[in-house]
Amino acid sequence: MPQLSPINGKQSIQETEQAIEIESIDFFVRMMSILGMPRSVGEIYGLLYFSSVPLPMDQIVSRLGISIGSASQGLKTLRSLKAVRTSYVAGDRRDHYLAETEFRRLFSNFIKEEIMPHMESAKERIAKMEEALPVQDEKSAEFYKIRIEKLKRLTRAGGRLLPALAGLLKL
Amino acid sequence: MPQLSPINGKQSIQETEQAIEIESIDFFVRMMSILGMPRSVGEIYGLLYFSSVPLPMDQIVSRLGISIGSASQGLKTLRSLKAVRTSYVAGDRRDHYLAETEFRRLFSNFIKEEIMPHMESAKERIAKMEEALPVQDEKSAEFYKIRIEKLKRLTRAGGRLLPALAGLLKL
DNA sequence: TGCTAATTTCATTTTTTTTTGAAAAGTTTG
DNA sequence: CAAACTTTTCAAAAAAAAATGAAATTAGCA
Repeated sequence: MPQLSPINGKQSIQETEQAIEIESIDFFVRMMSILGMPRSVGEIYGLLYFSSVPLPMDQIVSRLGISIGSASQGLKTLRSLKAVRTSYVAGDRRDHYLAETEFRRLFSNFIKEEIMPHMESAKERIAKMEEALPVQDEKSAEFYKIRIEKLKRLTRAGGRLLPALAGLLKL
Repeated sequence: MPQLSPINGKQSIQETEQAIEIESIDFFVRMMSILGMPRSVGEIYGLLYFSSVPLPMDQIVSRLGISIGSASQGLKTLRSLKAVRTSYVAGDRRDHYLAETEFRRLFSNFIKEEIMPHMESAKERIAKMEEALPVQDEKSAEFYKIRIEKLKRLTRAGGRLLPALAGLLKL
């Protein structure tokens, strides 16, 4: 049985690149969705992650088949997380985007921007519980105190641990 | 100016309990939503967290004003995370629910059940990228290899770090 | 076993989130 | 400074997620 001729037996460079791109997009769409980010954000990052050149927004739009509005908003989100940055390309007035690939930095940013603010407001809510507490009587007061104390430990631990986590990430 | 009579000046026990309950529900609704859990799950856990007695589902339903269906599904989710457990109450055929209050245990379960499966499928997706890779030529191959290597380090670090994290939680 | 209460399931409705598309705003350059 | 290009914004549409409510199932009890 004749085998395929070498020229067909080999994948073309384009096919390889496309295959990796698809997997990358898939990969980051899922990763981002764990972190509660919309699909488009994952798609954009996934595309840029395996791009050796910075891409302008209209390329992102056409390659991913998403709207200009989505791309603009997705890039805004990614910029705010410092997950992409713009790079200047001579003789082109468009912004060109590049993925930040140091996950440690990404991670640390994510914790600082997205998680820590919640920890702060959690502390405020615990304080409100304590305000309500003092007038409470006898043994049920004891029960509440213990539960509140556990919450305080949780937020304290979270506040210390989460920022430290990025440092542990030896990638 | 006459001060309020002691009996009115003091908050009633009920008021205190209600105030704490409201804050608790608020607290856990937000916490759970960070973890991507629906509102109802946070509400139920928040209610149970400050309950000194195990509550049957119909009490949860009436206190939170949610539907029976929501409560059932929410409890199912919480059971699967081992965030609540049932306790037998003599002479009552209803299941009574109790919150697991050891956050370290909760956290470790969450990572095992909700996060680790994603890490596994991430590894599979990286493997697919590598399959696509070998036929790739020269310097762009090098670029891809480096990027893939970074992803591998990320998943490896995640796989080690996340389970270890619960152990770090000294609450 | 049959009756009843308790719970689960799931199709439908409601709510929330995300995407779209087009108008507005902003930029660059001839 | 105006024309062309790029990007942002935001109201409306679409899609996704969650809650409801009622029917189906399960489990306890007489």
